[in-house]
Amino acid sequence: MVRPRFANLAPEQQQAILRAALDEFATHGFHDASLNRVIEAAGISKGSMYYYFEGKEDLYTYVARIEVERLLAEVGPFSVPSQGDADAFWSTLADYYLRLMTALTASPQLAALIRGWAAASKTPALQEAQQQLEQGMWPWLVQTLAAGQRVGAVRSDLPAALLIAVVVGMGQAMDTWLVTRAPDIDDLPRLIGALVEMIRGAVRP
Amino acid sequence: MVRPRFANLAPEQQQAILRAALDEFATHGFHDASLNRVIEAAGISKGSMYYYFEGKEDLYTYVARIEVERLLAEVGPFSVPSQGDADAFWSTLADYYLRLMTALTASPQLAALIRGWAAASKTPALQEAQQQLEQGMWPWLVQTLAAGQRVGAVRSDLPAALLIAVVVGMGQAMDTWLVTRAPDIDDLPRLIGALVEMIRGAVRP
DNA sequence: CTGGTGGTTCGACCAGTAGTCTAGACGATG
DNA sequence: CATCGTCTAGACTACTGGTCGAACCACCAG
Repeated sequence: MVRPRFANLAPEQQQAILRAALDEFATHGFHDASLNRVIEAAGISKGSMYYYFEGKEDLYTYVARIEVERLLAEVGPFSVPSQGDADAFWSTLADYYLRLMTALTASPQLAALIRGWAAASKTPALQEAQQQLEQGMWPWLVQTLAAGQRVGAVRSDLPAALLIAVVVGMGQAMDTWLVTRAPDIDDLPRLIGALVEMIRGAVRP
Repeated sequence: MVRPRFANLAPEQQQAILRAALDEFATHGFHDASLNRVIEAAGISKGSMYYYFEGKEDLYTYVARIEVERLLAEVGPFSVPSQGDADAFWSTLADYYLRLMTALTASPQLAALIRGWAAASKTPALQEAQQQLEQGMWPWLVQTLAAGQRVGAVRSDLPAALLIAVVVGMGQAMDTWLVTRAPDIDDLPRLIGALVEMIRGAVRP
């Protein structure tokens, strides 16, 4: 966990560290990023870095969390549609997905960070961080799944964990495909529509 | 590329190196594996290791390739069904998938290696290896996809690369779910059937 | 038997890594 | 002025993957 002292640091220093770390992690991923380079770029000493962060993993998860929160705040809240039919459920989801992806294509650095996260999170060194993130997202996922089942949009004959795992896997595959192809903004809605259609077909009752 | 001299090495030495490497990579993944530990466990010197392999990545991809080839040989060949209807296409696929997974659950070390591969392959250090592997699998994937489209089992209105990416993503998610849950052998057919059904629903025309 | 020669092995060494630790600078407070 | 907590600097440790030159050894020609 990031040490609370970090909040007391002068904001410009905080920004310098965060910017340096984001740069490094976005371009190199977790493993190939060098903490020494971050320290140098941020213009601080090793002692200071370890005074504010527990280590490389801590810095990485902190930066990732901050950036994701920024993205989510920018995209706006998502409310699970508790009523309506299956079509309404899926169009709500597609709408949110579209908003997310448009925001993401606008900030390629964050996209790279997230892609790197998806690649590195399964590695032993980051399992704790991965679990932590999953715990944070889990209620949202379960809730959305339950809502989908309630309106008859999602099958109920398989374990929820399996359904979620598969859908998340599909989402990751789609994201990397989208982000590496970098399609036109105008094409995005059509593409996203097709992608949500695929998810819908996969989990249809 | 593994140096050709390796083939001339005494078989027991080859085995010692391969076994040590498989052990290390399966338990630690690529990044957290230590080449020094492999060298020690294999009972050779650093110079010899680098005499036979170009480096860590080379050893890793070699071990992975050997083990995957062993698995595929054990599972037997897969022939794309060129005729028949969609049901036949999917049942052939489900059958092959089932054979693969039963073989995989029988050798957890190999399963761990493959899981580690999926996690580490997107990392910058392994992109070449990843591309190499993909190039090897690509014709097979494209062929199978085309066969599916020919019998009307797979939609044709989306880029082949996107369809393949999504299906591979689903497969990875399912594999890790299956392998971490380690379900009964008896339950496997039912589960695999459901999983293939999900894939079918996702890519249905 | 001598002296190469080429394939093979060894381990010291290099530049880099993440992380630890101690000495001290700075400022507030008694 | 003295002391105490906050903070910084950077030397240091134990490790990493990778390089390199020396030595070893079976072979063969003279």
